[in-house]
Amino acid sequence: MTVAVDDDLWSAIGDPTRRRMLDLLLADGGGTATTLSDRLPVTRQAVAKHLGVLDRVGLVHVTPAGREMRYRVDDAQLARAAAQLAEVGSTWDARLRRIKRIAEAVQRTRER
Amino acid sequence: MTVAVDDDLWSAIGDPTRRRMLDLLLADGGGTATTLSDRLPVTRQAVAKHLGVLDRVGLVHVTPAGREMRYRVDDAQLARAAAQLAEVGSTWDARLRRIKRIAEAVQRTRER
DNA sequence: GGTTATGTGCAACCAAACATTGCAGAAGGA
DNA sequence: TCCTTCTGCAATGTTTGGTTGCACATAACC
Repeated sequence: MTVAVDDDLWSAIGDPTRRRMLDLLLADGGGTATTLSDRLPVTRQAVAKHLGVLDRVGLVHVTPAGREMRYRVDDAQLARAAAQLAEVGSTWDARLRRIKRIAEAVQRTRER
Repeated sequence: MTVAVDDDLWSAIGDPTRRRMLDLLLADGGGTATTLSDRLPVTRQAVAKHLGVLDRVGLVHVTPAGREMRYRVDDAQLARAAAQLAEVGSTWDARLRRIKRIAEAVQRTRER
């Protein structure tokens, strides 16, 4: 009974820098490798590689606009990612609660 | 308004293998590097290193039992991790909903 | 039009992290 | 005791996140 997660999608959002990039793209409604790198502690080239990763898993889309490449978040795919996070989190919570419940039951049995 | 997450904790649960290890430890109520590697597509040594990572961030604890090292999940710390996952997920959801609401408002304005 | 500035992409190189193989030591079971 | 099994350490390979350096294209300015 393992949680079904898309490993590619998960590892894409697993990187801290990429998570912050998604935050920035959401906040500003889009951006380029250059504008993002201005607000991040990494170089433009590193950002460009991350954008490539995000693009491959469909979390962002590119639109050439003159000499710049404009990136924007794919709403549906990010929603999928958010759902996976919530699912894993709640699965763990459920298991922890079940374990706790069993432990308490054992405790009550011992007390008798 | 960035989401506050513990990067060490996040990167610990960010690795797919470590996530599956936590799942297995939860399901079986504990285990050793050897028992885990039997049910994972990696070697015992790789599992041992991952257990070291999980131990350093407090997600698991070790108990020497004879010649074997028994690991079990730390309930409180895993609950913290689950909460962080849920928080990031719900933050993204909220932002997506807000953007969608604004887009719809613009749409209504245009229609008039 | 020509020059300068800005945005992009490619290649080489570095460092850290994930994973492997190989070996040696310690603890149970026959 | 002998053999199995579980563990830990060291050397090595491979992937990934990050950097620097350079070349090229497009836009802006004179």
